Amino acid sequence: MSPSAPAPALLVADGPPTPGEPLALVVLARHGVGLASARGTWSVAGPPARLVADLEERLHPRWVWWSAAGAVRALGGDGAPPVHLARCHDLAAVHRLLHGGSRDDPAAVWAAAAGLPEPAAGRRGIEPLHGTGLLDLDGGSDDALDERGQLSPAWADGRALDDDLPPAQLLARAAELAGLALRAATAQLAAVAGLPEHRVSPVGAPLAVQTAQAESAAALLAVELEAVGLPLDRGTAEEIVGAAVGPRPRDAADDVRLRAARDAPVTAQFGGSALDLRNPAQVLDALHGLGFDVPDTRAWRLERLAGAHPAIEALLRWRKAERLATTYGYGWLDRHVTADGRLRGAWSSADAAAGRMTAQAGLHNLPTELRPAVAAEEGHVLVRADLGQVEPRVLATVSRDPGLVAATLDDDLYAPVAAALAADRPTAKVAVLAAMYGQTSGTAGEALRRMEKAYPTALAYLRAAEAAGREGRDVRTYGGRLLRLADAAASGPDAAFASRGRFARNAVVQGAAAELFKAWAATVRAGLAGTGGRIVLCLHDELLLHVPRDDADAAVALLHTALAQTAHRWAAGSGVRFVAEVAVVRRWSEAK
DNA sequence: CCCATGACGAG
DNA sequence: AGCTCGTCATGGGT
Repeated sequence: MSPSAPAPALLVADGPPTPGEPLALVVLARHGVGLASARGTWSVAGPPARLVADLEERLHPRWVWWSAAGAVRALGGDGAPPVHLARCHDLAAVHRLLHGGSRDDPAAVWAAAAGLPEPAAGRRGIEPLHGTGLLDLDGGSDDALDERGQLSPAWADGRALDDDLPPAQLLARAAELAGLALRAATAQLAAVAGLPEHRVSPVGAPLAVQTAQAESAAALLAVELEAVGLPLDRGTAEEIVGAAVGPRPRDAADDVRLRAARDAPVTAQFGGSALDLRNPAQVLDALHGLGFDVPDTRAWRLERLAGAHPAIEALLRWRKAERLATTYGYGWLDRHVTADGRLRGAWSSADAAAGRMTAQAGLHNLPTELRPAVAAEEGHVLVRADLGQVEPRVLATVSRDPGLVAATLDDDLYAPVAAALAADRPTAKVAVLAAMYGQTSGTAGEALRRMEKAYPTALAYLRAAEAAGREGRDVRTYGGRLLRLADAAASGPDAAFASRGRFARNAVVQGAAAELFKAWAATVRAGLAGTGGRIVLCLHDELLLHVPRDDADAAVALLHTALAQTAHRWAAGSGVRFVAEVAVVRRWSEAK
């Protein structure tokens, strides 16, 4: 624990390490780190952030950790790693890739890697049939693995590394846990490398191994995104909110008063009776009372009735303002924007459905009206990059449909598609989206039949996914992510089968697009290392960078070259072209 | 207090 | 219109 603790000389004693060699890391917030490589396990006492920074510089390892969030949090500081950590293997992220579902805690990860049955979920739970509850409760369990080979609960949830234990014991346990992490990573890598290869002409590692690395990088990026935050000009944001919903309420009573004042003119339009606009059932009744025979009160339905009665328009305007008053109002600013002008929320690197990134605090669904408030800080610019028509291009890659591949050579993919379908561009776009989303109603029927003729391979790929969904067979995305369709398929009405079919049809495209996007983001992140530039937002097909003004041109170039490199590996041999639109702006709203 | 539902913002 | 996510408000259960 002393600052003069020995540097981890053992690691280099056997000769120079290979850069990128796996090095498992378990962080003890106050005492040091546990490490494991192919050469053995160690523990090193000292400030963990400094030790990790030193090891990164000297060994350039591929860090193996149970989760980026856990490891980085334990390093302390402001939530960001102490230095740029270039490579990692995130056991939780790779576990989700291999096995799907939402479980990614160390107990589940270890069990899957060791080929054991999934352990009980028991969050903080005491397993009555196993061990002695008292010992488990205070973290005193000596053995990391129980008699069945499962990770002991106290080791899985961190109690075994509780700060109150003697430092020597903690360091020994950290090393042991690092050893288990390394074993789990080795097993995961073997499983990933063993997945069926889809790709025609490999560049670099097998595709699924690349996916595992990109997913790991994305998990670390998710931690960094939360630490960095999105630059948000609070003054502008308050102006926008104020213009929509009025001044900031002084207290709770004032809030109630302002609320009533917003509601009154709208309820008056409905005849002045007592009507709670926030209660959809009451609004529905009121609409029926006015003679509108609608099944619900959704905006897209009411918009068609606008003009028939002034109350409709008033209600829609009220709803829009109310969204800003509640979800994106003063309370939201107070909760999520800090004094340094950054909007922060927790990030997940992969949702449970198809593996897209998600974010809390409204980061993924900021209303367009608020985007002028997302602004570069002094001396900086925002660089916004958008993948163009990424889903159909991804469909071309994963299906290898020759016609669709050829269409990706055009900047506007829908132009050649329209020609192939002998239709106009809007019709072509609807047809492509309808095919990918599994549209069942509407007017895309004729266009879909022509799609079938023009792009039979792509349509067959989608149909196969839909069939798997309906029949409850698991499928994997192009990059190797397991889409679990078997669990939910036990029973249900016909509508449920159709719904699962549409989900699967879409997930093979959406999921593969997420994999490409994360590989791109990881390459961009690597390219920004050592500069003042940071990724500050990931939005499914869009990257937002915050960079010093003088680095703007380099950032633009980086975004393009990173996409070219990523596509060269990810879509190797396919002939598919990916395009990105890149703009340097001061405010997010200025792009596009 | 947890959970389902409706509604809506984004991609 | 088909897909996904997160968030808020309401109302029904425990």
